[in-house]
Amino acid sequence: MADRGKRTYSRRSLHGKVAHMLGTRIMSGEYAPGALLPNEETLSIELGVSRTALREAIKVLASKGLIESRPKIGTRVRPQRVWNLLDPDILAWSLATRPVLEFIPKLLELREMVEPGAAALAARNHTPEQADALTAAFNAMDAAPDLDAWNTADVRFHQTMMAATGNDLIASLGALIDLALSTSFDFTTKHIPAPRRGLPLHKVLLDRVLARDADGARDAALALLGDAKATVAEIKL
Amino acid sequence: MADRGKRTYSRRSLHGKVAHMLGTRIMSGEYAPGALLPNEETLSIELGVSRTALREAIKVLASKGLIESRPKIGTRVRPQRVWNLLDPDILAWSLATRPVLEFIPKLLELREMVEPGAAALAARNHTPEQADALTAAFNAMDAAPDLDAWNTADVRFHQTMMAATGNDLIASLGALIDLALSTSFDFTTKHIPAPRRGLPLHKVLLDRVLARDADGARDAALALLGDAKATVAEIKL
DNA sequence: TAGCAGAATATTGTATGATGAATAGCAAAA
DNA sequence: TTTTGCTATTCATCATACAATATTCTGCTA
Repeated sequence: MADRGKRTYSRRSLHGKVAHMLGTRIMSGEYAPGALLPNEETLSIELGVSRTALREAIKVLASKGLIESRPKIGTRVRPQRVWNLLDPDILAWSLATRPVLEFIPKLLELREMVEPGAAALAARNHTPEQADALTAAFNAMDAAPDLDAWNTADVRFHQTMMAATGNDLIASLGALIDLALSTSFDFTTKHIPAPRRGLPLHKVLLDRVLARDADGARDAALALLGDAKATVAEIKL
Repeated sequence: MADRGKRTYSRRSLHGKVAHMLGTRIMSGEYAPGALLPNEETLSIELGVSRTALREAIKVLASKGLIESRPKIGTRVRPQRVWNLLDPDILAWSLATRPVLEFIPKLLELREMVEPGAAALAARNHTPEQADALTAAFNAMDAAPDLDAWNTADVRFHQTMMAATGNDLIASLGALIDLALSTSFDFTTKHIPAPRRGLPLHKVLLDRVLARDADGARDAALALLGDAKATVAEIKL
């Protein structure tokens, strides 16, 4: 498949690289909210690119709510409250410049809100194809030879679950959560005590979703999150 | 305040208008997933703008996951599953081209996942300033002379509640929900039977949050959503 | 002196044309 | 049949010019 489903903005192009650079500068606080960026000519010289390439990068950041350009004023970093934190790029830039441990509890709070309800919806709404996909993802986790394979299968399991809710908004939210999880993966792997201990919990969740047991699925998702929280708590020791 | 907090991309500039136009074309299916857009020269002529303006618009859409440009290939609409549906612009374009009634149940599902948990978090984490802001927003609802004032106060109440969770991700999600609610506002107002009947429910929620009663706040948020669902059900008759 | 009108000015916005780079598709060769 | 190389198409980048816009200053007027 040509489209591997990546949700972060391509860094192949020059303006993509510039957007990435400016985005991380903003997230790191080098350009703080309220501050003005250097004007286009100055900045393009500093970055060694044409004004055209810089402007395209600026438009990317502006479309995510990070900055705002006006003639005669310049380009200003907008207040954090209007940033679209649910954007995959912003999430990635933020994770690249901030301690991951700070972020994990916030993510867990969000997951606790979303995932039990999503599991219940998936139990009600899933199609036969989605049931098969879910089973296949679980089997891939079970058969995973190493941590890396286990993780990719895990992500696929969650994505399929979110898609099975039948609600596109929730699926997008799930994709964002998965992105955050796999971004912090290389961090967590160093600390996970027994990576495969979550397998039986996944099995319970799978079975209850397939049985269309909404309340049971909700409980199973909660149990899974409880396990994740316990793991994080162990890391912090 | 110079920055009115708008989260959708500015349509003041020409490339902003072009992005809006192409975005709605994509959401409406005129340019379906997998399809190629006309090449830059053709499209810029058709739209009556320069290639520069068109390209900047294209970068905006690409940064939201809607399209992907490659030399020799062209600009292709990406599959829906990689669109970032949690982006305010995409939401707005989608609402502009799709029947609102289709969307409301999906939104309610999301709200049922998020808002009770958010109310519980807000009860635990809110600061004194946020308590004051929440009270002020409620009073503004109470004193609202007309539907329009009531609605803006309502949105402010919810936004403050989401901010009081202390979790930025959740606040962004709340902002998105509020955008969806106010976008469909002109639709719903025509149908709401007794707009102010939700006031006592808001009062209960406010009191429990202020009392730091997390479980009580969760229940109150659920009750409020139940009322919203009932209203929608009445509309459908 | 206070206040207003308008000009000067700095910055982004838009347009145009030229050149470069990537790659799908085809043709030729092994 | 597979590989290699060529070619045409399309986006990518650059450079430059001019337009639009909003701040700031300036000088006039009451």
